[in-house]
Amino acid sequence: MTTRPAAPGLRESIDRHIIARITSGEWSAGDRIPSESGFMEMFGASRMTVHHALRDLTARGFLVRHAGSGTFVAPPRPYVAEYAHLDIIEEIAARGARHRAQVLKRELAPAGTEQARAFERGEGDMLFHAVILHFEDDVPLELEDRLIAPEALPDCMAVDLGSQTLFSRLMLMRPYREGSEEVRAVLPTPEEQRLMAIAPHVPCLEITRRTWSAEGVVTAARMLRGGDRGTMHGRIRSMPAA
Amino acid sequence: MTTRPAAPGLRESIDRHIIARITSGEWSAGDRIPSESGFMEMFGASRMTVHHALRDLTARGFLVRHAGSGTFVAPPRPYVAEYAHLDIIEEIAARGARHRAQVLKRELAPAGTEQARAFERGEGDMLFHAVILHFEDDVPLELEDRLIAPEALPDCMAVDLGSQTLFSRLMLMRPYREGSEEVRAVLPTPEEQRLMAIAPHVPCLEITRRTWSAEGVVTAARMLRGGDRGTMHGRIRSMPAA
DNA sequence: AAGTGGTCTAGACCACCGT
DNA sequence: CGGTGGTCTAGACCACTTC
Repeated sequence: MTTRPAAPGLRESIDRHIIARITSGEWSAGDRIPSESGFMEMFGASRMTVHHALRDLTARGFLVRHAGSGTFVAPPRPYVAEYAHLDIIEEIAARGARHRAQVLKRELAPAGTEQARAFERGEGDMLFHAVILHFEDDVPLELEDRLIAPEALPDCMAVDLGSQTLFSRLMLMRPYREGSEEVRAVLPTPEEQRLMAIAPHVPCLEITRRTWSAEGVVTAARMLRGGDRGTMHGRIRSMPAA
Repeated sequence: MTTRPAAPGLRESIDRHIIARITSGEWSAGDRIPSESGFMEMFGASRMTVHHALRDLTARGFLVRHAGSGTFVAPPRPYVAEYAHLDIIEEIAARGARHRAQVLKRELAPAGTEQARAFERGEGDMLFHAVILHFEDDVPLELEDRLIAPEALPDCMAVDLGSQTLFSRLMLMRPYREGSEEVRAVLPTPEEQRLMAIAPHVPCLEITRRTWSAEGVVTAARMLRGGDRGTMHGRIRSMPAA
């Protein structure tokens, strides 16, 4: 034996020690915490062990480090509301219900003025267009009107829309895309009321979503969700996991 | 000199090398990637350097590692929609507009049946109750009806509601809380229409939010956002930062 | 038994910050 | 100048998986 035996979990202990002091409020934002050599003494650890514990907590957003001056408790992160289940089939499955899709339209057609602008391409370019009504246990839940850049989904006319959504299919093919989303309250048109089996004057959520990759806009969609059935459920987070 | 000179940025190079291969699709989910000794040869790095590069990418969600069998490309993360600006004052400031708050109610009152249940405490316990109308450039944007556990915000009756929201004040005092949120489309009552200066039959977004800490429910609020003005803007993400 | 990742130590050089 | 963090090397022991 040439070196002292390792103490398993040492790094974990340091992590927990620091997190506990931060989440309990004993150390608050901006406070300077002990230096690496300080923790080396406190825990009888080598510098690499301490360093990587602190580095990890920095990556996780608990600490901020400044070479030359020290390690400080990071300012709290802003809160965000996060909505999972962007895929309606997953959402319905998570509730233990049954999904069914009725395809009202599915075509390749030249882009109109509005559509060409949304896709940042020429009027008359071909776009894939689908209108799908999604049912949860035979109750209409969402009316989806979607445009897709055909090159992003070559088999767009062949996808089985009963077992997978166009959104999930698109995202599966090339993960790591980005997008934006807007949510408004609207009154559905009479035609939409009929399709969604909604009484007059019952408002709906309108979700407008655009997704792009480095090559440009991939898809643009408008989802209409009926009345109380269409409520969106999200969670409020500040931290990336304590 | 007893050791070979360090090669600065080596770890970064390894990170970028791997991320590039994953995001480009050259390596896809489930693929096995070279072992630590593999990367040691490829980059002329020590094991600790390679190990921490891989560990970092694991923490960031790009890789999955199994001791004994190898390192693999992680399955893509589910997409989520993320809404920042939970604080309406920040939201309005981000648009470069001016915020003003009109306090319609601010009192400490015993909890009713409904409220006691929402807070998981006894009927008749004291709760702080505020109703605030938020204006953006003198146009009513949001009607906030909020209950707060008094012990979570001892100075609740004294907070200056013009310069800060109750939500941000609460979250500031003890970060690292969690919460849930629901969004529905509703028709405002005549009284709400009047307050928010909204025409009849114009639907609103209703956002219901509850936040809690280890000790129990901290606050419950219902926010009403008028028509088009109240549109929520979010972004679609899959990754924690490439 | 060989290979893989998980962890820790000890020692080193560097850039930066503050006095 | 001394202290702080940033980075890398070399060597070690361990548990687990695979053959």
